[in-house]
Amino acid sequence: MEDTSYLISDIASHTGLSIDVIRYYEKIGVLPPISRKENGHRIYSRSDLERIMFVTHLKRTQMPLKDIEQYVRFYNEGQYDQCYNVLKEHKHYIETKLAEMTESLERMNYKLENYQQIIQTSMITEENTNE
Amino acid sequence: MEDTSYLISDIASHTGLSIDVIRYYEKIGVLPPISRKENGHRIYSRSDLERIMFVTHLKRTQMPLKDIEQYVRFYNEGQYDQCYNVLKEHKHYIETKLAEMTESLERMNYKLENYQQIIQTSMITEENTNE
DNA sequence: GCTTGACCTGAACTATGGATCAGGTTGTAG
DNA sequence: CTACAACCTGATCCATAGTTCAGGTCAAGC
Repeated sequence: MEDTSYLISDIASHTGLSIDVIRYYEKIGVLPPISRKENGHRIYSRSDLERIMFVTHLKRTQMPLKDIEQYVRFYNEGQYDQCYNVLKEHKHYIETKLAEMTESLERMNYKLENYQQIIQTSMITEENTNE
Repeated sequence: MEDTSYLISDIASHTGLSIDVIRYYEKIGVLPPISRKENGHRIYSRSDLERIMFVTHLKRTQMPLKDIEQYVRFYNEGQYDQCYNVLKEHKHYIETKLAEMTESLERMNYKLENYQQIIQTSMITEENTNE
């Protein structure tokens, strides 16, 4: 095992989260409790970093902080079957969103074509008006 | 042209928005201003309904109310080239999200497999413990 | 003629997800 | 030895997106 360790600033630069947000997330239980150095500074292990990377991934895919907190709690308690359930539900959410987004993209393309026509037409009209 | 008309409650049931939200959206400019009956009640046309359906679609795909408001304003002012720009930017947003979601789905599947293994293993361990 | 239900307005309240600030402690560098 | 950076806690503040409430109008049915 490597005993690589990280400061909160390292975690910030790895995840793109601000230092304030990292502390906030730990406070509300979205990140696991982190051990401290003698002076009280947080000291992160490699596995802490990996957990945090996964959490930021969950957040990017719109999982509410409440649900993430639940997931992290289950994990801390070793209730992996519950972790499984939470992720499975989130998977369904993502699938639904994915379908919605795909449909939306089509609509957007259709609308954009419409606007292109409208814009073209109105340009011709302006030309005529100027004659 | 059909002169079908709708009450706010009809709009609510067609869109899934609450009546309060519909009024709120109109107030902040996310929906166009709607004409009234003599008694002050909103009276929606077919084209109002269609615009509102499109707006709810934009909202479902995470467009911020501010941006929707901008889009609706441009449309009201007949600035269709600006409408085009707003939608095009949103299209890029959707494409990005789509890619993110797709990747996320893969990760989720991977994690779920992991958990399945962990759960299986721990069940066997429990069995052994009970011997 | 009065009650009931759908609508109206404006204002206050709520929840979520942070950001920012005040005030304090280390620890290394000049 | 002092100043500067990086961290700490707790508290307050902010934006977004609504929800709820108080008080009022109007039309239809009993």
